[in-house]
Amino acid sequence: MATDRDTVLEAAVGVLSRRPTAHLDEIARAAGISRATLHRLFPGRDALIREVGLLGLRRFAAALDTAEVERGDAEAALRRLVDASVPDAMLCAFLAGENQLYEHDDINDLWEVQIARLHALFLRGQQQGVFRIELSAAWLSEAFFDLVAGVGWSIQDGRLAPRDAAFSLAELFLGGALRRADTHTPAPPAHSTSDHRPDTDKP
Amino acid sequence: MATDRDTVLEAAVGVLSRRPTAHLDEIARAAGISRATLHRLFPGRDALIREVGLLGLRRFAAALDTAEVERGDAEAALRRLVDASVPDAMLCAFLAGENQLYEHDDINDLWEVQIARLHALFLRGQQQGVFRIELSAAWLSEAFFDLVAGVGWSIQDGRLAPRDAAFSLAELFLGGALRRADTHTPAPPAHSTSDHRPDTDKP
Amino acid sequence: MATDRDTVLEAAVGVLSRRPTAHLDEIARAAGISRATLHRLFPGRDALIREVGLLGLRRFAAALDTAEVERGDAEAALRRLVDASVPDAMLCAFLAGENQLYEHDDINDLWEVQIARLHALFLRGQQQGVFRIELSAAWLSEAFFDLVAGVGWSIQDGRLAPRDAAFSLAELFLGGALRRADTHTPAPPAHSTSDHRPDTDKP
Amino acid sequence: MATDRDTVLEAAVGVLSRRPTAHLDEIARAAGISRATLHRLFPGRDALIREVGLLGLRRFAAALDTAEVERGDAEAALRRLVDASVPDAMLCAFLAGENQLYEHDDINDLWEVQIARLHALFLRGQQQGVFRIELSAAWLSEAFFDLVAGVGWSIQDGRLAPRDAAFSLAELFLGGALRRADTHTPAPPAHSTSDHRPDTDKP
DNA sequence: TATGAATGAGTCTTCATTCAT
DNA sequence: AATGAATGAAGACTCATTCAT
Repeated sequence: MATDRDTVLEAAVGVLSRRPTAHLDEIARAAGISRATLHRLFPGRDALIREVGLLGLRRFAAALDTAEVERGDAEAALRRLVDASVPDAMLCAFLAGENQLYEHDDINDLWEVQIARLHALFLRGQQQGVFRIELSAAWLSEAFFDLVAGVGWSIQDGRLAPRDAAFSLAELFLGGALRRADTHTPAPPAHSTSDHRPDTDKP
Repeated sequence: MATDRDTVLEAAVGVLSRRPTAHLDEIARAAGISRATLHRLFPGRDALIREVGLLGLRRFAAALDTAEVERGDAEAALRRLVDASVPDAMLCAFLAGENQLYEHDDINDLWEVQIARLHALFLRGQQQGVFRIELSAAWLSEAFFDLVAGVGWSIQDGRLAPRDAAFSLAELFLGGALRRADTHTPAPPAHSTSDHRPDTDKP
Repeated sequence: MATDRDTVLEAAVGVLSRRPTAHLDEIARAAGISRATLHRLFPGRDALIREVGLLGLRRFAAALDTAEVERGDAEAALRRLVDASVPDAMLCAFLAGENQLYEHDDINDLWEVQIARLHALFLRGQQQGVFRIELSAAWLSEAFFDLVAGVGWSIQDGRLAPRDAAFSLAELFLGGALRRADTHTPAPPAHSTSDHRPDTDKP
Repeated sequence: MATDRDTVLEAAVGVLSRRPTAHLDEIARAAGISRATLHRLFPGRDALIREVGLLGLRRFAAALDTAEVERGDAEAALRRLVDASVPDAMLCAFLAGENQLYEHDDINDLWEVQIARLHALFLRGQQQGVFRIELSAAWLSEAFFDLVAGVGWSIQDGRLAPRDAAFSLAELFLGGALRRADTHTPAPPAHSTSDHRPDTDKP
């Protein structure tokens, strides 16, 4: 049915990000095509995984573009990036888990370009006096990506409601876990008391 | 040579946390024994992976014990947990990447116990007014573990100096990335200007 | 384009006599048609190969007819046969290499008829005192066909000039490699000093 | 059982020279080992076929050595070569049928060395006045090898008795099919009236 | 006990073949 | 009628696992 390469890749992510060792059988079934067709579209398992990785990187690059991370106030830019990244968090989770991907030079290069953009955003923020300077921009980049990936896994496994994701990510990453005595707490989105494994233990 | 089960498990983590699909061949080589001996020590691949997972959980449980997370001020408890967790961050990375592990009931049970302890810590912190209440304790637990795992990967790949790890983790997680206009910034550890050199724990 | 069955068969011989395991893809490409069309012309690989074999056998039978091997002096008949066979030597090479062909009863029968005609020619020659009796007619038949096939391969690979083929084959097979001290050496054809240029049959 | 590489290769020749498309299954069974072991000994089908080809070339080279083709009278040298080649005629048949082999540079080089030795033998014979000069040494080399291969096929298929092979080959190749009016006919070996598809039609 | 050699099981891959256009 | 796309069937290949030493 779905013979579109990108459609197949999307299906592949869904399977592979859960179980990186999934059989091609399973991926083909998830995509609604036969193993043989899968092989015609992507010549071999490695090629498939490589292309899933490339898709993830393209999406993350697109998120950086959409968020216009190079523009304006660093905090606002990061908030835009959070919003733009969360829909593809699952792909980022895949990128985080598949370390072997980075043995391909082209993937590694593309990866480093995006990380450099993140890095530059944090550097700019530090120079603007927005981000803390005692945490290195490299670590901030790394940790941000880890958290995006974590959001992907949590959503996929049903431990985090998609509509809470952006808020949770942005607030934790930007503001940390500690309560700030002197400032008003930002209100969580209106729906956050919703159905999805809600935290019922507020004091 | 190294026929000690735990020695082999340590070697296995080193390999498996990077590449969850690594062959037994590779693991055996990393442990300095033959495939056949590996097989005698652990009856089958699944058993080996299961034991690696159990080791990781035991270590994480031990970190929770060492940090006495159930005791005292939540922030201080979390800082103790960070210090206790970072040395085994690589094992946490393994636990984070190997979703299939949790299909074993005993592992899943043990996991849920530890996560519950984390969850309780954050709840207590929220009740103490220490942790923000607009971020659910579940999300805080999840994100904390993601960041510990991220620290493990970063250290393993040489992108984060081990001696910076605890500070980076605690500060980011507790304080967030934003600079607080009204409060003093905690000083990073004295050595934090040196990069990427594994340190030999000064007394 | 070339949807003529025999045209396709000719193309198939060119490919298959070199590489009996060639894919249908390659054969179709050589014939200038698509795999699917090849399939419509010949229902399946076996059918195609079978028809190539039949074509080869028909051509060899035609050579035996043209040479009128049943008529007259055995040596002269054999020389006529050489002349008649060489143009289709490549098909004979195919017949020699494709042992599985003879599992088809009809092909095997046709083959045995032709071999019997060869055999009869050598027997007659032995009875006429023309051919040596210490070499069995069966071996002579076999060896003759082997050499025709060899000529086919040599021509195809450019190691034998087509215009030298008949002379080389006839002289070697009939007269052997040894120089006869007492008899005049037959003059090779006038052009035989020029090498490997396919000739355009002079009238 | 037979885990010796050369033993396996011998078994492979027996199967492959009959049916070049034989499954690895069949070859493994013929060698008395499992497919997996066959794969351990030879990494992949191509490698196996390549090594069979190399074995054939080594044997043919050994035959040239044994026969000391570079020494003495050319006719005697060729007769020695016939005797030395016939036991490995099947391997030569394999070499003749597997044209793809010569795409490997090392095999092609080795092949050309042996053919050059044959070529030199015929040239020397022509200079000695032993071999006919109107047949090119290149064609004589080619045809000789074709006939050795033909002998291999004939023996394998039971159409030629092994003990008749050397005589039949040497006499046909050296003396040709025509009876020489002026010379005594060499007596075939005593057993040539034997059981193996004897020619019962001598006048 | 530790190992190299052998293998069974199961995945990957590639064809020949069919189908929809 | 001819083709690109899709697939079933079957072989190639690679593991984890076992065995004999």
